Amino acid sequence: MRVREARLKRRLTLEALAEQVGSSKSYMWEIENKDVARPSAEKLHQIAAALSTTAEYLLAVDEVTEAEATDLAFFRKYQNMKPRGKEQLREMLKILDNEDE
Amino acid sequence: MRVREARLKRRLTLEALAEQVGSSKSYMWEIENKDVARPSAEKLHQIAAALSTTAEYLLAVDEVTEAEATDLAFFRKYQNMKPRGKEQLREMLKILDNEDE
DNA sequence: AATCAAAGTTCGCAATCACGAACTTCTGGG
DNA sequence: CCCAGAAGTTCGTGATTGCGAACTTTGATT
Repeated sequence: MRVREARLKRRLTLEALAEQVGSSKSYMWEIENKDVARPSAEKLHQIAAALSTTAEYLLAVDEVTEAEATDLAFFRKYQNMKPRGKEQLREMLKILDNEDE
Repeated sequence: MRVREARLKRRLTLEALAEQVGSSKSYMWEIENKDVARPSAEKLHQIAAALSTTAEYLLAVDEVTEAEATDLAFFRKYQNMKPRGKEQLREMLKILDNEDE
């Protein structure tokens, strides 16, 4: 479980993570340190969202790279935005995309 | 939880699914029918694999909109951007996402 | 080096998971 | 119709989750 690594990279404390997830810091600690921890899909999904990654990446099931997980997390957030927000982002992409080379 | 729908589409019985997952058919039934069921991330991942889908999809409670094609097209463009452009877009999303509510 | 707060850790326990085995309902063939 | 097997459902249970609250460690400031 790659939770600790991902949390520290974001400079979050156990308590801050727990709060974002709506969980307890003691359980966050257990997930990071006890290898018997087997969190529910729901909980792991929330943790992944709080850390801007995916449950797949945190489980380290296959060779999901961190960059790929970040991209997927971004897309998931995008999908949950309101239509106007989405449109603004798409406009933003057009601009940024034409900038380079 | 969209397990039942996905299982029937694959013409699998509870028992066949359970065997592929390495679980019990009674628990598979509970996941499909009891709304209190909160399977572990590991288990849901195995179920998703057996049904050739993702844990994300099985968990999804939200409905699929017709804007999906647009969203996917946007994501493909995003994926083809350079790391710096991607990062700028992700920052943009954070700002836009926090605007509402 | 003493202090105090913030971060991390341990522990007890109610609630829930996940299973096996028994039970019920659905099928199709004769 | 009746039977047999397959599929689905219920139930009792040991094991595990996930929490609150107490406890320990870290580390910054004086």
